[in-house]
Amino acid sequence: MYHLGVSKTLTLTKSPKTISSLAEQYKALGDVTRLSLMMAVAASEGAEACVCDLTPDTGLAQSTVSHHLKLLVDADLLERSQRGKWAFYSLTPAAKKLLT
Amino acid sequence: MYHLGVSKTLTLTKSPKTISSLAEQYKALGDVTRLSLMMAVAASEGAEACVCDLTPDTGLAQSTVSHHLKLLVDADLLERSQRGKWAFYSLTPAAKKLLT
DNA sequence: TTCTCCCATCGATAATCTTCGATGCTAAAG
DNA sequence: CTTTAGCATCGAAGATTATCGATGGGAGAA
Repeated sequence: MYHLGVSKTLTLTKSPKTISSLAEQYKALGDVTRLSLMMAVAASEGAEACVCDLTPDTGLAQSTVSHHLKLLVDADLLERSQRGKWAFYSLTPAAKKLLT
Repeated sequence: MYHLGVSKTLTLTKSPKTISSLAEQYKALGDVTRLSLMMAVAASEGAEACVCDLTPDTGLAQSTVSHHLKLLVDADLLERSQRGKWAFYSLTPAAKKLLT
């Protein structure tokens, strides 16, 4: 338990394994493209968006956006749900917690 | 203003310039070594630590630790204050906010 | 002054990351 | 079945990063 002067307790009370997964989440957010993607998803109708909607905003290739989205999913920041031909992405609870 | 279902407002209400600086902070935290350094600083007496104390824990070269600390300072996550021969690092308000 | 300790900076190397175009896969449309 | 639309995966090129040893600078001790 690490305490700050502020009567708040850091998230830093985790086990070594959790530390690396927390670092992975921060790393995933530590890219302007991916952080913008998170914002775009959060701002979307129903708080979910498909790749075809997200790609134009970034100015990047579709394969690149898809790659970033995968990283965010692997970091447990985005959730993927396929409906028909579309893949919809939405924020996970962990992402909402981290981005407060 | 991006709203989540959770009646919380995301930090994602920032201007483009602030987004990149936020991404920079996340990127700085997105490394196990640096995240561990942040934890070590927070856990230190008086919530500050010098390089000579931090280096042994990491198992890395002193120059490497110094380099990481500089990145954290540049990201406005650590503050540096020199006292005598020692350089003491402590968490910034931004870091406390982000690591809550 | 000279020596020692603490830390930052530099140059180099190896690893990782970002991005792209090309290709493959799946589901719906025709 | 054939075609099309939406995404994911692959392989490669260029950029960025993590790490080290060596060196330099500054403060205090001798």
